[in-house]
Amino acid sequence: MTVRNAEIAEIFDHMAALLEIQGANPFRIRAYRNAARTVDDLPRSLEAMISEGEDLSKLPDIGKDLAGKIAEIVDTGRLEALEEMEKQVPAGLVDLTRLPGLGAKRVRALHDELGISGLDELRRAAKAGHIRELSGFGAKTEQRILEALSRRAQEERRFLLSDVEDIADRYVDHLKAVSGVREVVAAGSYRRRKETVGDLDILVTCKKGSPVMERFVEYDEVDTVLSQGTTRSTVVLHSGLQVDLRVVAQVSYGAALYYFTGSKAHNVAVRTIAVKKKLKINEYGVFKGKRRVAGKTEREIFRAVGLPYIEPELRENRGEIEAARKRRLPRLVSSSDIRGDLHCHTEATDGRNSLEEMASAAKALGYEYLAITDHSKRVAVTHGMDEARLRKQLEAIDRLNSRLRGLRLLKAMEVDILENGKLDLADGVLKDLDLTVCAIHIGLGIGRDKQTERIIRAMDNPHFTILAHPTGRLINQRAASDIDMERVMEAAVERGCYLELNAQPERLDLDDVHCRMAKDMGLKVAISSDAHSADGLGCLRFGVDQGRRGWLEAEDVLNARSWPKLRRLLARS
DNA sequence: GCCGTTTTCGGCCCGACTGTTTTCAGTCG
Repeated sequence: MTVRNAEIAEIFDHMAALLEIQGANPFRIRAYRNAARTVDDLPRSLEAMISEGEDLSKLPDIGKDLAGKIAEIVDTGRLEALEEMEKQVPAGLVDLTRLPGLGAKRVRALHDELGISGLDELRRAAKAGHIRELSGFGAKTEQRILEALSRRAQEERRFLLSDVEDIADRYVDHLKAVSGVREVVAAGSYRRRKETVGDLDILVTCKKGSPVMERFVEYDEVDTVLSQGTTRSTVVLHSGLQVDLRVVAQVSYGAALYYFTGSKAHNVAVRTIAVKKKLKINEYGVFKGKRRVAGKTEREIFRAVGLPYIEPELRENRGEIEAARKRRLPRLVSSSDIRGDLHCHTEATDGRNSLEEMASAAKALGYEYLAITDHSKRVAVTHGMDEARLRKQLEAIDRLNSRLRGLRLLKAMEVDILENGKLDLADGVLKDLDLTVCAIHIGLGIGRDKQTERIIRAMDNPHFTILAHPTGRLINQRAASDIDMERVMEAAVERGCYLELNAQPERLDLDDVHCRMAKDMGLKVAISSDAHSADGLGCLRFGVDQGRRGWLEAEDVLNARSWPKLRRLLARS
């Protein structure tokens, strides 16, 4: 039996929710939540760590007790403490706390006073007008509960970063045009460039009397105004995205930007450092007693607590604070480091543009090289190429290269990895390529061991260069296929192969956590657009964002090198 | 339940908005 880290994290989160409803010590509840997060962020499976005899209590936020509980879950697939808890607290109450406006205390009251233990009972009680009769509840609360229950039909979801970017750009422009407004910036997980965004936080500084709050709630994409105050308001857009606006004075701009960029876990950790220095950090500044000692810029905030500036993408409390203290923060890769793109398609298979058009788009981006990687025959729906068609394309690339100045097209292929681990094209033609991008498109769910073996067997082929979109996940659509990433990465290092960070906004595969793991293992990563059109080359920057979240530096990125240097790395001895 | 330049006990981040309240609890981020 295999237990995934995500399942363990879920159990701890569930424990936290049950404890909260029981009215347990809030710090104990937080301990479970923190542990869930640690477990969720781990690149390696806890099951493997246990079988290798590692001491889990050395992990942050995991102590002796929770290490024991993890071992129990891995061992038995169950957690006795959870089962005990479930006997005392009806499971349906946890669902109730997920409704906006209902927390543990109110859910407890609903249960104790009205005997409500699930969503259906809640709906009935609200419709019958029983909820308004409880002390601490009123008619408005009852109404909000009914609204929340009807909204719940349209399932809560997180939005792709690229989709939120369009929405954020428009909203920011709208607010910038309001009189008296000085700064407008989107903060939160959007600024940290998380692959998905739950809600958008916008920060504004403005002169006194600016009508920015009114303009914010009147914006034509607004569907519902959830709250409106003088410094903070919340709306839901027609798209379903929730947007918060915070207004602060210019003198607090840096403090507020820092505060609202988060992450929460990062902020809490830095605040704890501040407390030890007898300082207080809030969204208005850093305070020594009543005196503000920092606040205008983020750099001031960091300086006040004795830390160097930490990039937003790193602010997840995943070791960046310790690295900052030791002055060992990575110098993160940026889009300007990228010298070329190693994965794109043309009209020969499922792309939209010709070789020439792709080449000229790459040149416009300032690239030195562009690898043409059309599909191989196995992926028939894309009109995948056989050996003969590939030969013709290689000749066309030769002809075009002889005319091109400042850009080199690389001869390449997105070769399918067959179910037996063989590559989809004959070695005779693969040997004439500059590189291959090898991928699984068929048989994504064959199981962990088989899938891992399949990939490693493919890497045994000396013409295998880069493993494309390694897990095959599609965000919000298809789960990552189950592979032993650690073994795959080890195999790649041993054989001189590489892994791709596919920059398609719905792929972002490798993800940030796996990028960090690759870096720690000394494995270089190709950040590639997988563009299917000339315009599509531009999405490579979303891959750079995720690489930055995974602590990647230019040194760790294959295509942050000139062609002569890259060519040496691609050659397998 | 975790953690330690306050180290095995006693802390554990901080403020805004809402609704139900006569001064604040609950929720949220």
